[in-house]
Amino acid sequence: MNNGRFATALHILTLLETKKGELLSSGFIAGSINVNPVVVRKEIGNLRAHGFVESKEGKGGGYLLGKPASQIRLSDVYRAVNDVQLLGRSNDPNPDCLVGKQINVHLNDLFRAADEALIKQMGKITLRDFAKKFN
Amino acid sequence: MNNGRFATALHILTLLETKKGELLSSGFIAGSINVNPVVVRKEIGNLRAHGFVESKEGKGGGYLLGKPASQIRLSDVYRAVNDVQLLGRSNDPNPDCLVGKQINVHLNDLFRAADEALIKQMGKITLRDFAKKFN
DNA sequence: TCATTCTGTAACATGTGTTGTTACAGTAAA
DNA sequence: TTTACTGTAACAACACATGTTACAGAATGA
Repeated sequence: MNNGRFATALHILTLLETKKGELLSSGFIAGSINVNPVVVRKEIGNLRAHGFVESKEGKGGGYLLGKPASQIRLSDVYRAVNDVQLLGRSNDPNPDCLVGKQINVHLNDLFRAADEALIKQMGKITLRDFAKKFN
Repeated sequence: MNNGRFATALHILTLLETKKGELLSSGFIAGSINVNPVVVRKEIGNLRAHGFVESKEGKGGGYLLGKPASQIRLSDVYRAVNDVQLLGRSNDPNPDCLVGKQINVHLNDLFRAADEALIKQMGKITLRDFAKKFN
């Protein structure tokens, strides 16, 4: 439903993978993405809830991947960030009209199929594949 | 980049197909969708620019399909409504960072592939197929 | 020709959702 | 106990889709 968040989330995860072994702070990550550190912490809050990231509090704390990058499909990340289907919004049509009465059912079928196609494509790529592109 | 517009556009086109042969007014169409007639006229302005709809001005005027429903793929409609990729927004990252410097290129590749998968899925269905579901 | 009934569009209001920012409590390390 | 982090709430700012009003232009028919 949103969008820019996905770019942010992938950026975070890519950094964690390329700097594997180090604890990265929200300030450092924010500097690479060029956003406010709080945006990073909030996004990581979500990623952590899904098990993609682990955090360490206190001085010297920071973030690292919660599971191997080879086990994180981009479709998993996508779903974690977009709780709602990209296509999914419809109107509140007139139930007295033949078309209006049924359209949302048919739209939902269509949206679901489209969303699945998108998810399937992104499921082909893992975070490891993605991070490998950076050199 | 939007979303609800796609539902509106498909609703309009479905109505025009199911009431083929009649000129439908923006008021009638708006009544089925349950939106303001101006919203319909604006959306049709776009659909007309893409050749999907023809209009007749003046008293007794209205709208009809600009080409056979069998020649309108839902992916065509989708593209006409969403001039921008659904996924496509990225950040403005730090060029001094190895990841930041390259991420937008890789994100764009990813987004394009995902978008193509979605388009391909919707290309399987024509307006005729879709409108047939209503009975 | 004139009233009527449409479309076409501009202009503006409204609402909603995302993103940005400040502030501060909690935690761990030295 | 100071320092440097995370975690989160609260609020501000902004972007964007959608809703609405208003009115000019066009076709029809009396």
